[in-house]
Amino acid sequence: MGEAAARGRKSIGAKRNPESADAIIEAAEGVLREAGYAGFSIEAVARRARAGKPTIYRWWPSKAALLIEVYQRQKRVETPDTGNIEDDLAGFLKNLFAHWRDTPSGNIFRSLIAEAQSDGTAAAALAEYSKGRRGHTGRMIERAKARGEVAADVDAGIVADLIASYAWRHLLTDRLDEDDAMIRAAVRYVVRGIAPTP
Amino acid sequence: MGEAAARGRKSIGAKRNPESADAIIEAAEGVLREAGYAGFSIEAVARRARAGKPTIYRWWPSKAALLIEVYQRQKRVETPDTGNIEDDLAGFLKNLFAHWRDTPSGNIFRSLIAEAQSDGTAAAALAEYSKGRRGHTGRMIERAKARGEVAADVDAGIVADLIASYAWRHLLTDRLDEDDAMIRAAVRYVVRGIAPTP
Amino acid sequence: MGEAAARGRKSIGAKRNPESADAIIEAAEGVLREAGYAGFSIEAVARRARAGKPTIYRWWPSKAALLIEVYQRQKRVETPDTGNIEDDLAGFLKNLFAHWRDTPSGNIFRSLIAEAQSDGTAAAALAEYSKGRRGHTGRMIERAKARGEVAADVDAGIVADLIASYAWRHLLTDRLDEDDAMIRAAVRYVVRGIAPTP
Amino acid sequence: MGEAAARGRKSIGAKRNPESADAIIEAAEGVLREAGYAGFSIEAVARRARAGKPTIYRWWPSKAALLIEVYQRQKRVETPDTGNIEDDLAGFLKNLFAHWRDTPSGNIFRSLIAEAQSDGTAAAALAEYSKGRRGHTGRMIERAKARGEVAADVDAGIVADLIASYAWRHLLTDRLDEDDAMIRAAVRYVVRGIAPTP
DNA sequence: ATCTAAACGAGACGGTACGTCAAGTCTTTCC
DNA sequence: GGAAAGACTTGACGTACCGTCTCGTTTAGAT
Repeated sequence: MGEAAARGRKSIGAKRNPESADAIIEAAEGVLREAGYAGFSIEAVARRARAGKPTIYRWWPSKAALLIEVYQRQKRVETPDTGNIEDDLAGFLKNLFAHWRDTPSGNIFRSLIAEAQSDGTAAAALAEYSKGRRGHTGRMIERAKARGEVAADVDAGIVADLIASYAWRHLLTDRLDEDDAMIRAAVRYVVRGIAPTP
Repeated sequence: MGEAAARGRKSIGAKRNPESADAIIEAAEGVLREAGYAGFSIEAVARRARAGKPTIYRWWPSKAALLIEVYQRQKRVETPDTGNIEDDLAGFLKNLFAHWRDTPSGNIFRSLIAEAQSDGTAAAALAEYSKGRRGHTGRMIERAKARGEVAADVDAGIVADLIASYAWRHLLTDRLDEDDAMIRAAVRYVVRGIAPTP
Repeated sequence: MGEAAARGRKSIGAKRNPESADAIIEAAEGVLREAGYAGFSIEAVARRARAGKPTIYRWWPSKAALLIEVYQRQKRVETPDTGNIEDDLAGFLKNLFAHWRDTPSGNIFRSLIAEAQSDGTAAAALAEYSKGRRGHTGRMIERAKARGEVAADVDAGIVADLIASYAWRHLLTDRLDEDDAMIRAAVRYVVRGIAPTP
Repeated sequence: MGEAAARGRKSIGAKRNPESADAIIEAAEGVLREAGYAGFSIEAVARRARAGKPTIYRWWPSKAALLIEVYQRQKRVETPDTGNIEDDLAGFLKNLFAHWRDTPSGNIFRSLIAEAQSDGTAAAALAEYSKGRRGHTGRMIERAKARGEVAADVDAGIVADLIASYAWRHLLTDRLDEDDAMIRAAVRYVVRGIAPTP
């Protein structure tokens, strides 16, 4: 019944068809945007992409892998560099919340975390991704350390962990429209706690 | 044809049979313990409980509802009261991590969070539950405030949020065997940040 | 919780309540009329009759038994006595087809036959009922025999069988709107076949 | 997870697997033979065929469709041609009764008739099939007409109808072990009735 | 007049089957 | 020879009924 398949794409041949891959990613994103994680199935993505399921499985070994790829195609959130660690972190969280709230990214990331709870590969991918992000946030702390805003013996990883945890929990409990003042207060508590003792 | 039914339970009468409910809850807990969230299905629970699926659906309209009930049957974690806020919080987190690690609670709660990402009722239940827990942790802060360990203008809810977020993220990323020193460091950063300015 | 029970019926006491029985029969008839055999379930009848399922099972041990009772409550079809066997039989079939076509009887009887294919009690009940009917039609033949219209050595039971079979098959294949001439032709072939040889 | 699939069948590939289809048909036949119409469920057929329910539903949209296919796979009953219409018809009925009695065909056909009472597609299929059979029996009559055994103005369809009806009713009321003399008597009444008037 | 037993409505119970959706694997077809 | 896509098995979904059993109430008939 392939007669009605993938109209518009040309090759179904021996070479990987980049149009198919794109169509799949786009379809996945579309499904997540329109039906959310609950409606996100390989079946649905294949349908929307006018692709066969095995085509998806060939390139992404699991639902989680596809989810990760879709997430990584999203635009990154900006990390400000104001010269002040409290402003940096508060700005970063504000941007992140807005990004998660206003693009499919939030839904995708939530889905990925959920998937990781029952799928080992998703968990691994998420761990890998988180490590990278922790390093990223860690650098903000290190910069501040260099400026003397943060005590030298502070573990930047732990601080990054605290900040990321705060963000995750707000994402997972649907509190991304949190008051700016509240975000700033949370950041301030941590920043004060890691300031050098005078 | 019910001749093979649930030998050992006596009444299957017109009133809700508490033995059936218990058997279902216990089965659900058992499935979660042994097969995790991935293996947690209404079918599996019904099979293990020697109950009919409709009996489960009659009382718990969704997987989430059953999950919530199972979670609420779990023992609570102890919150120490040492007279020192850092010890209190670090001890609480240590206890919580151990509880999540060594009992089915951790699996159940992870599952509940995951379920909440695609099921509204689970999300609502989780929000309700979290509010209660936040109050609980908040009281630890208020006690410290009364002792003068914490500045008067600190928002206890935000601090509780930070601590809970840290715990959640460790649960969700399978890092419950975290070094005690690391937990203590994280707690210390926050506790210092909310101490009264001298 | 009987407080909301079957408003309008008075007694639910120690004697069988004929109002309940009536309500059940009527409900059964109503369900058959409105939803057909496909929708005919004890559950549905109980619902419509505002009766408990056990009340139905107490008095009618099976769906088939209820079906039979419902059928027997229907008005009987008239068997003409014109003094001519061909007119008698053709008239009887005409009346029977009209009766089956224009009242719920047809649906009920079809259901009963269908039920008898998978339910022994229905089969037995149907056999019992058929025997009675065969005797009934047989008497028409015997009268004709007495009048000399039918050969003395003809087995009235077999003739009744042929006539009933013809009726059943038209019911079961939804051909109750058969042309009168056709019915008469079928009857004539048989009547001629059993006439005394001159 | 298909590792435990249908051991013994090889292909589960891109083309419809005829072995699966066969296995399903055979299983359906087996279930009908051993458990009768009462035990005939898609579930049971799938179990016996070691096939998935969706595989059955993909190819047969309903129980009726499967039933029809199973029936059509059955061997046809022989129609004798003795040069005498009474012997032809009595022989045909005798063969038919034996066939229905001694092979699954009888059970299958009964089931199909029963199913047709609540399922439109089964009814349509049955009507279609019956038309074919009526033609078949009709030809026996036409042959006799050509031989002068049957009056020229006799409607062969009606006669075929009478004969088929007699067979159906005996099938449906479980009287397939009817005395040969009885069958012959019934046939004789009809045959005499359609003989040319001398 | 009181007690008892039967019948009632309601509905929970363990089950079976329904028809559907999705997951992930295998195989054929086509470039 | 390798990518695409369809057919496959498996398993879970949530629903409808099945026939049995228990509940608490109501009432007729026996004591």
